[in-house]
Amino acid sequence: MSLNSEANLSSMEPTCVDTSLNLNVIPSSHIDVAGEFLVEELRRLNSENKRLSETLKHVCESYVALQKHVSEFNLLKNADFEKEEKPSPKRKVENGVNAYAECNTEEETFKRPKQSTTPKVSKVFVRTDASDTSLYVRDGYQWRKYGQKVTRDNPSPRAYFKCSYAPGCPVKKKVQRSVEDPTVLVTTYEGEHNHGEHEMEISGKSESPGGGGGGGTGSVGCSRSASSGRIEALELVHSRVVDMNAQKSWIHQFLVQQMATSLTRDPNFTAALASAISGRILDDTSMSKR
DNA sequence: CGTATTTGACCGGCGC
DNA sequence: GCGCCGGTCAAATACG
Repeated sequence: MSLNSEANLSSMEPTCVDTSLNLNVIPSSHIDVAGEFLVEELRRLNSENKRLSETLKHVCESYVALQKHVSEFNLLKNADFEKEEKPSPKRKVENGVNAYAECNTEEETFKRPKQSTTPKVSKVFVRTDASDTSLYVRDGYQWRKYGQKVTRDNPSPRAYFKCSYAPGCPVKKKVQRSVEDPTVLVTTYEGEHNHGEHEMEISGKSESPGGGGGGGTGSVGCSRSASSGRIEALELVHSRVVDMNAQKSWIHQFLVQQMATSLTRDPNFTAALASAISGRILDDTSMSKR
């Protein structure tokens, strides 16, 4: 879940994976003539490993710095949209727009210039399971779906919900999958609930498709009421942190796999390892005999 | 049978 | 004025 991943952030924060291997496993004593070659080979691999570790460390640092810059840039962009109060209802410029950047904008706020009181709009990004194709986001409120539409800029359908907990609650939400990452559900909330947050249901029964049956979607729920843009920005950053952590974890696994694969595929290494182990066993047996 | 979801039709805003 | 598009309505359908 997203909250846990935030807690793991501190442990993940050391930007780079420690890929260095302690290859000095053979004591310098008890080396015969054949072993010298192995030691030489191990030294060579060790130095190469150190060099690669340095390179990887540098790449990781650059990556994290770049991510930081992107986050700061998007936060600034968000702040700029809040400052702009002129209602300029303009249709979106489609195609080639970064999904995240597009979701930062608050254009929906300005699409209804007739309304004297513009409803508060907020967006929440929810990462779901790749196999989960539903558009149901469990956020603690009870929603009634009243429409679904395929929009021009996104092949995945957009679902429209109304808050059904209180009869007069004006809050609506739209749920649509991100263009770039279909596992991310972009939820847009409009308006404010006229009932308290204590009414948020606990059983997790709401928002299940098919006539209020059980279930749920298995998606990550970010419960919140529609509120300030600052919280939106935090949500946005939070979702990105989750993404970054996932990426780091993936990189970690990938590197470990790559190392294991490359080492096991190297006939020199496997031969050296086998002889080193057998040599060590022979040493131990000869030592115990004395 | 009651309630929620689905989905095609309709409406209104906007650009050309 | 016309067509496109997003948003909403409501009849049909599904489900418990």
